[in-house]
Amino acid sequence: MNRNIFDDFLSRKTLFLNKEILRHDHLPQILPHRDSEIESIAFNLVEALNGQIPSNMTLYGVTGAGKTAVTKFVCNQLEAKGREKNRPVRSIMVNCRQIDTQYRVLSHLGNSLREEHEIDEIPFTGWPTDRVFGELVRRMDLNGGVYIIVLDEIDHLVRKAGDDLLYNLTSLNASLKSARTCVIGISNDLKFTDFLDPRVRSRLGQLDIVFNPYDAGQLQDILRQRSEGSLKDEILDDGVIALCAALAAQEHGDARCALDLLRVSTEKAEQNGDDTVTQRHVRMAQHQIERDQMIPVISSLPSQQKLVLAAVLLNEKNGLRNIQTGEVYDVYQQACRYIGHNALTQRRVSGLISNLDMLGLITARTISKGRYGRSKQINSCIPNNVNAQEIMIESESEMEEVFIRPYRHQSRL
DNA sequence: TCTCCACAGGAAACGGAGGGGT
DNA sequence: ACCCCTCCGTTTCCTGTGGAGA
Repeated sequence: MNRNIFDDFLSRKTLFLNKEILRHDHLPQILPHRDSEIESIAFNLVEALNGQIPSNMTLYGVTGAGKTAVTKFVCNQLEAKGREKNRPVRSIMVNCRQIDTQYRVLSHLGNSLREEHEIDEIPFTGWPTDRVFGELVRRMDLNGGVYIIVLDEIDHLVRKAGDDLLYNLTSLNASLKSARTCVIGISNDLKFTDFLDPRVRSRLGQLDIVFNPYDAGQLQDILRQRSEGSLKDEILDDGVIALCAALAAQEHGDARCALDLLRVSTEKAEQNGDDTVTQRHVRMAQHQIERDQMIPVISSLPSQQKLVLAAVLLNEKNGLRNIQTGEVYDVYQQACRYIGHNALTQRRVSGLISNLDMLGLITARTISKGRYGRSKQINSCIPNNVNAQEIMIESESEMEEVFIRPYRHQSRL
């Protein structure tokens, strides 16, 4: 009678010893195949312990190549050694994907220097930017020491907000009296410095380090190392690690992807009540991950984006492939009329299409059809096991109207 | 070789919503 | 109460362009 629904789950046997270790944000004590990178960074940063200013650095590499993990690892060790030698060193990590304007990065830096009792928080908007900058300088000087500012996904910031921030940060040492700074930029894009002012480029790129993607063999080593201590012994079938590594190696050697695969595969086996993880579980995990990543992306789209995506899907439902921007816009306008929204301009819709492309929901290649103009070639790339229409309707009920109405489609030339 | 389509995508500016300081 | 700031989605205006077909 009094059974709690969780009793059943709690009494089930588990295949994990410590799931945390398999999460990609877990920072292990050993980072296989990254010795030379660790050494290069440490060789530069050791200057901070000698009271000198380390060179600014830029780290390049694809996602999941270990850039962030290596940087965190080295910074942690540096801070520990700094405390030991009484040379204050502080590292501050900023993820520029979430914090992506000059103002917000500066206020984030300023606020992370704030001691508990001390001074007020810098508001997330309201102040002029130069005042935030001044406040940051003041707080740094107050504490003194060497600051390592790590800007993760810096390419995203530069594309969105330009290089003003980098200009200011790399010339920070000129404004500081007792403190010193060093900037480490982490980029997924080798060519992002093309967007930079030459002065910023030379100051930021004093030292470049490239992280090559892991190959399948190296990914296997990482998985083996992480599975020790996180999974029970002898539960992995032959070839499971190899398969996870091979699949992740196809995804440009993304270690994150490999770890997720192994973790979700084990969860799948656990759910099924199996004692071992097999290659079948890995395949199931692959589908599940694909699905789990896409659903929240679709359901959290703003309504205008949903309408544009719906317009693409409606065109495809009508049998069209390689849809043009004009065709999407035409259906989009009709859909807006049906639900009483104001239609946005074509320029904006073109931008929204590019957005959907970046999110990986559609592919949009620009091609030229000569006499018949230059446009995008749009196709949805939502996997079959994801029902985009249903997800959109569930998160926004008025979308139902959009999908049941009839549409006039542009005739092709 | 030239023309011209159907857009791409940059730049600037707007306006309303977040928030200051005085 | 007033004027200042930033942020974000958007509009307006604009120049640029790959290549089929004349």
